[in-house]
Amino acid sequence: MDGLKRTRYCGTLKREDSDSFVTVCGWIQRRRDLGGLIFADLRDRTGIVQLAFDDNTEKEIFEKASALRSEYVVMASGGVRIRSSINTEIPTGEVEIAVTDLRILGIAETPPFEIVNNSNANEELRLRYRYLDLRRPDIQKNILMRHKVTKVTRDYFDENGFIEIETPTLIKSTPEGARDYLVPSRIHKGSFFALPQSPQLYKQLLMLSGFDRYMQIARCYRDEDLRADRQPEFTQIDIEMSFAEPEDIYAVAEGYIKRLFKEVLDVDISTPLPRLTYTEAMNDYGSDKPDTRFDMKITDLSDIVANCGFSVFADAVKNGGTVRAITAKNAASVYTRKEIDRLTEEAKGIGAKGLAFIRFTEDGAACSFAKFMTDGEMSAIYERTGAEKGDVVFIVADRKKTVLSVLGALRLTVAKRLQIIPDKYNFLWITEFPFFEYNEETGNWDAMHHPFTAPLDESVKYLDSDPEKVFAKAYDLVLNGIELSSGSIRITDPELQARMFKALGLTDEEAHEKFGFLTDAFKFGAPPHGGMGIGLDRLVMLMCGCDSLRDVIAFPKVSNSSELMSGAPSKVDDAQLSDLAIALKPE
RNA sequence: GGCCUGGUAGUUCAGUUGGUUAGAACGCUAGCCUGUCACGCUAGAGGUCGUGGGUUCGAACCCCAUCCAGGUCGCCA
Repeated sequence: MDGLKRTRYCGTLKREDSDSFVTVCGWIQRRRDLGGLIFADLRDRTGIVQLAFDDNTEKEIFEKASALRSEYVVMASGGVRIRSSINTEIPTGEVEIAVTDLRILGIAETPPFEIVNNSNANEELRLRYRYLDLRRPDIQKNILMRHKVTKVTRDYFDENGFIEIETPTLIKSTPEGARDYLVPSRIHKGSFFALPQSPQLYKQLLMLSGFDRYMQIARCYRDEDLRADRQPEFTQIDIEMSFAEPEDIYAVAEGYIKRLFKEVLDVDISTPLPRLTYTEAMNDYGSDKPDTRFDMKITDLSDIVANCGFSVFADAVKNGGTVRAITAKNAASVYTRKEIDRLTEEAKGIGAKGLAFIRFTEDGAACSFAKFMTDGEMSAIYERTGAEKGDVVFIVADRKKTVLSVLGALRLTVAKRLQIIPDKYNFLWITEFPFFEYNEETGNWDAMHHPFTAPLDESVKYLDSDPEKVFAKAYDLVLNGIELSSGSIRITDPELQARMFKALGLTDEEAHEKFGFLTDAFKFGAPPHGGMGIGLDRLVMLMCGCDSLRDVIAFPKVSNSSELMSGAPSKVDDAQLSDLAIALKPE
């Protein structure tokens, strides 16, 4: 660089800078060689500025400009001047730099794909060359957004008395929920560390230590299959508060969301946020993370069809199941028979036995089951579902769990198809989660949350007798149909904790072996406490308007949990394995 | 692990009753070009049609297997 120093970022140059002398650095976005006149667009993380070379340019510099190619790294100095023809498309479009010094600092092969926004290059290719993909302004914008979010996060929690404390990432394996990532110990051969699924136990211990309010932007790991909204390593904004009731935690979280959206996006979120109990959410939306940006609630038709002539409906009700519906307003033109058939296939794919419908058009109602129904039953259905001309009603009959999950999924599919989802941020709390979930495979009651979640006081009495009547002091924060955060008040009474482990089918010995260090700690003065973990990646994804976590993580993993750029995970030397006393099982 | 979709030039794609030398656009290379900004014009290079096998006189196309990618379900306290 020969002593030359950057004085400005490309994207910052404005009309007011004309006549000033600047030095800029960056990558060549594109070169336009008009013969006696060459333009080159120079890009850095702030934007693009045009470099100009003409007959006033020194010959040697002009020849260097002819040699420029895409993605060359250069440093250029010159006077800023107003362009003779203005480009209104870009922020720096009024000015250009009349280059008087040009240094080519790095040459580049032709990249495998063009470095442009809205790249239509295959994602696998882009991820293999992620360092090039990350040069694209739209990805850079996301990564910058993520930085702003973490900055505001630290500011907010610091100002509210929270202390950031790092917890270990090599920890004891306590495989309760997701599979742990294991790390073999060299010194303790045959023993393993686990990577944390969350800092849960440590942050609870910090409450016992008296830190009172803790936060951490914590990396967490789960060895499960990926989704567009699920990565094996992800980041949580992890918080915990002592002497807190759920209301205290809602208040802190709502203050955070309000501040974050105002400061980063200039969007006003009105608080307090709406709340729904888990039961309400399941009944109305068929989901514990409902997208409330549109209505289309589920209605129960069981009582109307209990004795009807259509055996699919009547039998479902007789066998303890249910018959429920969603009403898609003004959907009849989109949902032709063919489209309904397609939706039926989707419904079958997610567990429904079939999909009944009423398609209510100008010509009257086409209904898949009307011939089995009385007029009274049909008009009751119309009234209950609110169906009017132009609407389509979809009905599923089955066990309650199936009906709700199928209708919950169809509700989203139909809304997307009809494009009725407005562009806004709908937060809500889901409260009063059931404590246990019946596992049909094992016949056990599993904890729906982790086993340190406190039960609602009035439901403790059912702990041993009626597990399904026990509800938790647990709450999820949901945004636009995505679970952003999960939290709870924790158990601090050792006796209650012991009953909880027992209800989950753990013996005293097992419980002590797995969680003894935590339960022992509770014997020495535990303050009541609770907290939550907010998924940073999902939060940033939604704030950026992206559909995939991969767009907001610098070096993400793909669906088989590998990283395409480095090729991780990979085989290791026999020597490394033998150090760890690990022998691989032959395939 | 199940199901669905895809894999053709550097990239994005087109390519059916199986038939000459597999095309387009962008990108790339070279030449021309003084106000472009997705510059323009001209010319050119560039392909194991994911891989292996089969059917056939003949396969990008049909069949089988396999690999890879994406989505989805299982899974994710």
